[in-house]
Amino acid sequence: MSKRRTDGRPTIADVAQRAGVGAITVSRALRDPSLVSDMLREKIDTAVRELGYVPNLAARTLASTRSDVVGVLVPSLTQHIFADVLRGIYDGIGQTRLHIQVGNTRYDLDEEDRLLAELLRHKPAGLIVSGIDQSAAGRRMLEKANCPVIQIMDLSDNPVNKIIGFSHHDAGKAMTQHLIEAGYRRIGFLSGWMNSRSKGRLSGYVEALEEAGLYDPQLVNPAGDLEALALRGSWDRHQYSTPAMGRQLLADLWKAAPDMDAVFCNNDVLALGALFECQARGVAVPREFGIAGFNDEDFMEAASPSLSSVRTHRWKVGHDAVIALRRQLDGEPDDERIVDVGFDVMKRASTDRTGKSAQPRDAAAE
Amino acid sequence: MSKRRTDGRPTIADVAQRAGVGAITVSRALRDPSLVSDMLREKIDTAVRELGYVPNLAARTLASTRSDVVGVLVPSLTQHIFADVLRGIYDGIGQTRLHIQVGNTRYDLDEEDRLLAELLRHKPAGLIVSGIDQSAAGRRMLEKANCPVIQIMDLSDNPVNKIIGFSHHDAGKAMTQHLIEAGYRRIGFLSGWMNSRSKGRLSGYVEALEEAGLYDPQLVNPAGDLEALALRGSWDRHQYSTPAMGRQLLADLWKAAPDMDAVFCNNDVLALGALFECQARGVAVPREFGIAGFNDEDFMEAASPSLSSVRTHRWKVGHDAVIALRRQLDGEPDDERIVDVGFDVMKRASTDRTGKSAQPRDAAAE
DNA sequence: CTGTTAGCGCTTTCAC
DNA sequence: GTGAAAGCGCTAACAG
Repeated sequence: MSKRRTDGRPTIADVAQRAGVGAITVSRALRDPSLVSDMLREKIDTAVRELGYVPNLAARTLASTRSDVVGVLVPSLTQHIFADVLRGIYDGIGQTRLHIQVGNTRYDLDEEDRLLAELLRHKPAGLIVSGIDQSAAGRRMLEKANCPVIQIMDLSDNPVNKIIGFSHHDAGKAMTQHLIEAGYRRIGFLSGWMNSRSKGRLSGYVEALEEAGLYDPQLVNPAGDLEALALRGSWDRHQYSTPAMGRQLLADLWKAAPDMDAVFCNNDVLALGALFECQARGVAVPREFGIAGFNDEDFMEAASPSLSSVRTHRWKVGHDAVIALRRQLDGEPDDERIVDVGFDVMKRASTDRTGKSAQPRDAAAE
Repeated sequence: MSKRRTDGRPTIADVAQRAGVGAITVSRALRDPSLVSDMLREKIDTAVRELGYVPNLAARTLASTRSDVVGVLVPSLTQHIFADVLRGIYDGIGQTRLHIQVGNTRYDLDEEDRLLAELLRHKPAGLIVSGIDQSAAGRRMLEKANCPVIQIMDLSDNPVNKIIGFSHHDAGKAMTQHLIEAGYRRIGFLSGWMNSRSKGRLSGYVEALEEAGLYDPQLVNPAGDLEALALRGSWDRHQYSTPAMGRQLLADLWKAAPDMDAVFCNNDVLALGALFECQARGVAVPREFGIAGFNDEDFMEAASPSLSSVRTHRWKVGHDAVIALRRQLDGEPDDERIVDVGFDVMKRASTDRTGKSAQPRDAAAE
């Protein structure tokens, strides 16, 4: 009468016994069939099937001092942009032995550190984290993580290890330049919550306007009193990106600068809200007012008028991050520490003043 | 000269030695401080901090034959609806010792079975799965999982263990009845990819129209040749829910039934596309044409005109699922096997024919 | 409240 | 190719 603490499920020893081989042979057959002779491999496969054997991952991790967990830290789960990144990551993992463990930092550095520490307990095979604005402690944890670390969705001269993303500054500047070329002169910047990447976009916007001699701080709202806004409506801290918010922010911006003739919105959802606000007021887009967003989500092209935006390659970033991780785990060299996946300025009807895609409406408003 | 295989990081034994106590005392102090005297606890805490000790989760899992992993299976990561569910789940997990491991089934039963088997290797503490349409093998795995299993986002008389959701049939019926009451008579059903929950909505739609003597199969498109549609555009199998698709499907539906005067869309994104199509054609919403969606995402209320929809409680479903799981893990009894969180029909301008929210436009079209 | 002992199931090491 | 033995780091059991 033993005092085993097992839960009764078959172990590798059971399989070994049934197949008439040693446990280690089963272990090898499972990890790399080519290490075992055909005959034994067949016997083992049969035994596994008959017993319904399922390897215990905890035991494997413990014995091999390395797990199959890839930790992923994103600042938001509901924003489409990170959902796309995650999809790319899961697609990149595919049928490998790796698993994803996602942490949602909610744009909170303390939470990020907590999640990072939590992840480290798993002795992860790799880490994928969003952005470059970690806390000092977080940065230190990443550097001592003892596994490949990929930063994503931004660029930096000094990545922990490898970074895959694009320049938000350049992207913001490019779209602003497009608006200027389209003939708009009083171009606003509409944004709710600002994170470090938003700030990059804003700096690009400012630079483009300054170079054209058109910059006016009145046209920028990100300093707007968001806490007050949140209190006013039913918005909570995590809902700074809704169309309703976009409508509200555009209205506020117009109050401060009634002659504003276009907005560059920090994201597409806000841009959609801006469009709705224009429609509700009867302001003609793009003739009277230009609208541009950021990220190029699905609805931008389908909107009426179609909305200009900056297409970012989220899926690719997630996917490439995993591919790079797998390469490093396989011991292949990887000298590209900084990978710029770029972006595309999608010029659509909402910023096309020539009117070739003007809407059939009378716009007797204003 | 030992032949230890360790990676050099401190273990519980190191902490114990430094604190001058037994390893098991450290273990207890870490899991439940109240089990250890104040004096020892303090010594232990100090040692932990000085050594930078991080518990090895694999060892814990192996020794205790139960992990802290909660497996979550969702059919999509990009649809907002499941992103909301996930947010609820993560919020429900909070600061507990539990971890989430998400699997994306992509509405593929084989993939679901594969992911389930994969999850089971972790000896999960609990499982949360979407819907009730598992494969026979999947169902069996869930029943033998040896941990609490919560199904979500649907209802069933025969859940594996516990189910938290709402009736898609009832929701579809309720919205259709609203459209009928609003005065629409030729109400279409617009849908791309149909999953089992979509079918529930459709059956509610059919029932409502049959009861009113208004049902006409011509007005239903879900049988539409989606594969052909996908080929025609740049849509792939996972993009059956885009505004562009909504536009296309509405156009198709109108071709088959030119007198259609409203659509109930299988989801909000399609409804938004329908609105864009109407705007592009100059069809007045809601006067000439009514539009309703499903899920009530943020943009529905902000659209112009605001769009009617069925509000579903995704966050709550995810959150409650975790709470129920935690209860069961704590050994508390739970007799409610079936929890209906309900839904709300949000009646907005897009289905309000009385015109009090009519749009300022001339609609000289059609 | 604290410690000793003996596993948890798998993989590494080293020999055959 | 294959196997025996010795861990991996932690915790359930039982005593004290």
